[in-house]
Amino acid sequence: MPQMDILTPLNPAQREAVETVAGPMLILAGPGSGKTRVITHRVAYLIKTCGVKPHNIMAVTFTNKAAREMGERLEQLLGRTAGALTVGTFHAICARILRSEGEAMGLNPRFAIYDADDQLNVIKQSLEEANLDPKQYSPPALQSAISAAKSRLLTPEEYSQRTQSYFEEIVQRVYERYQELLRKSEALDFDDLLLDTVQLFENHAAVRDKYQSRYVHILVDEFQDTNLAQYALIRQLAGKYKNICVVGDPDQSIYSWRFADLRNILSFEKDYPEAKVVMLEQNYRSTKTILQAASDIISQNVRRKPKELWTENEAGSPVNVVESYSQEEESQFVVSEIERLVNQKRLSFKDCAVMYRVNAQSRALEESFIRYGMPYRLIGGTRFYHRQEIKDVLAYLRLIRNPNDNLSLIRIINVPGRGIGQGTLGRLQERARTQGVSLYQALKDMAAEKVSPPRIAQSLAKFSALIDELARSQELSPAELLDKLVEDSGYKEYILSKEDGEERWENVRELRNVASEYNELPPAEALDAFLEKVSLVSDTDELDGQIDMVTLITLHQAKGLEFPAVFIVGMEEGILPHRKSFDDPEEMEEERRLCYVGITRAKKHVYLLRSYRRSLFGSGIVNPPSRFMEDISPNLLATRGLWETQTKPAAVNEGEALELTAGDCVYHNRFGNGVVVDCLPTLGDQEIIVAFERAGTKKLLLSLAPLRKIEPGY
DNA sequence: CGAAAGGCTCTTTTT
DNA sequence: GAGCCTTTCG
Repeated sequence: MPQMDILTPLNPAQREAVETVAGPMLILAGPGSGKTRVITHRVAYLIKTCGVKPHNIMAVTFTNKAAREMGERLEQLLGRTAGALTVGTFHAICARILRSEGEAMGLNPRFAIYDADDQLNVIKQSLEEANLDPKQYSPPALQSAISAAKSRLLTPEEYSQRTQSYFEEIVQRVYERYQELLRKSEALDFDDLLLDTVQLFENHAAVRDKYQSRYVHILVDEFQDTNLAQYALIRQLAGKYKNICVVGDPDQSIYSWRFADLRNILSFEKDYPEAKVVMLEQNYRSTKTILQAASDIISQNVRRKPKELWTENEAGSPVNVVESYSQEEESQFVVSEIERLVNQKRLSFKDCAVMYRVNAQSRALEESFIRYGMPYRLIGGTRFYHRQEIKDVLAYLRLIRNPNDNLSLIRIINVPGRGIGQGTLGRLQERARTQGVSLYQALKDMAAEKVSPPRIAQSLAKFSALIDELARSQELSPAELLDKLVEDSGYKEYILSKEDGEERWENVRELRNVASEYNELPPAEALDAFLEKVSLVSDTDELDGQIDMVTLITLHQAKGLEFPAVFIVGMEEGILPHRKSFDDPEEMEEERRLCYVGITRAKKHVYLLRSYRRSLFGSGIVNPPSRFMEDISPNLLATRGLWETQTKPAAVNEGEALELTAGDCVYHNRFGNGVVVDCLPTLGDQEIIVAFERAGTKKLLLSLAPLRKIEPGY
């Protein structure tokens, strides 16, 4: 691509951000201001115009998705040379550095990476060993405190020097123990990936020099989300050339509870006084109305640098405020309004997104979508790699690769049941601790000594034989090893015998598919690569965006996305803003930013919905409208109360009062043919349960579902 | 040892 | 209302 093409599609501010290549640079990028374009074009400019080698450029993101998208766009711009760039998440880049250089600090290059669930389990063990009551000291709170310490680069020793409260005293004791357990298991948690890399660079000048010399240019996306450790890391990396370009938007900082620290943006200007600052304020995404409403809300924040966002886009339609009595009504409105948008405004389902503060809100929505038969995809929910069956199989693989991985052993030692229960496990742990060996070694010793009851000793011996046999099979490809493992261990049989066994077995098959992508590599390497990938990936790639479905998503997850139409449900005090933020002004400002992020996702249509009554956690609650709605100038709003106009969305079956009984055959617009299983009267309506030939069994509302009675035998 | 039953808690969750 | 943990019983 010639130089002109790199710069021509850019506005003056964007162009400045791309052309100023030397020295530190801070780009403050409003929503929809072409941030990704600036980053990718800057990289292209560095290579094509400035002659920088791709090998010498690093671009860091937070999510795998962002990294993948950036990689794709760079490949479009640069072709195959893009492959030599370092593009990845903080954690993936650190993991790679630690695997190749970590031995300098005594790290096994095959260290396991423990995720949040694993961490929690290790913390529970730490509590137990420290003789502390998990009821009194909640493991999640400790996990959070330890993670906070690590994010601030505090090792247990450093932490102990600054403990002030009793709680911190406890944290320190657990943190020490926790770190010890990780070390014995030759495992790192996510925070360690960052912390250890920073320490590696700090204590090993040769390694640091190597990387500092390599990375002449460094770019960081979503800089407002970095924590202290991440900022320290990029400062180390940029230590030699100081060509560091960070891009972010303080108004979209919504992860302070993950220890993202807005002060990094302020520190940046202090640490690099020569830094160039560019503001991207032109918005290419939203209508004037939407942008103004968003600005009205965010401008109420006190701790903030003012920005003047503007757009050349049309004024567009007002922001819709919709008030309903119940969340069922709210959900029904969303569904029927989307139907209307699709029919009258020529939008597709995939152009619409419904956003909410807490996952629990998704259920009411899902029910309406299912009843109406409207296609939707729920983002989040139970993530693939967090499913029990996936974690079990991965634990087997991890243990096979590294017998010192105590946590993985604990996870699967009695799955499926082998008669090795709590008591035996406790004795194993005790023995491992006193003899200073791994659990697996303790298990082998105990099996050999035959001091325990023969039945137990036999179980232990059998398990150890299984693992040894599997460990000997590492010349198999990861997929084949997985096959052998689920057969030999009896895991397949076990999982299929359980509730939802088929579905869970399907998940294991899906994992095997992922594993088979590594069949080309030499087996040992392939297993490492596979485990590395699944450790650092939180989900299988979300179904490709081509499928025409409505998106259901939390406000947090929506950051970085855009949709023609956005519905934000639960615009109520207690939900958004969440009640936990009521007594902390800083948290309240973050809630406001969350609302801002939601609204600025929209291109054309915004709906803010509130319900008078809402049932959450079983009991019904009454919430006043969200304070954020009052911040929007009234002239931008169109408000309607559902109870004034129409309480019910237009019924599909109007006119031809459909009467159904169990046994009737029906046709549904989306689900096809099915048989009515049951009819239950509900408030002024009927709930029909239909077993569809293809789509499975669904609950539908008679008045809403596009159902037609058909003759049996179709 | 393992299944079943009661009691407690419940925000967001990039890696 | 559900999931997780602990307790209890066979």
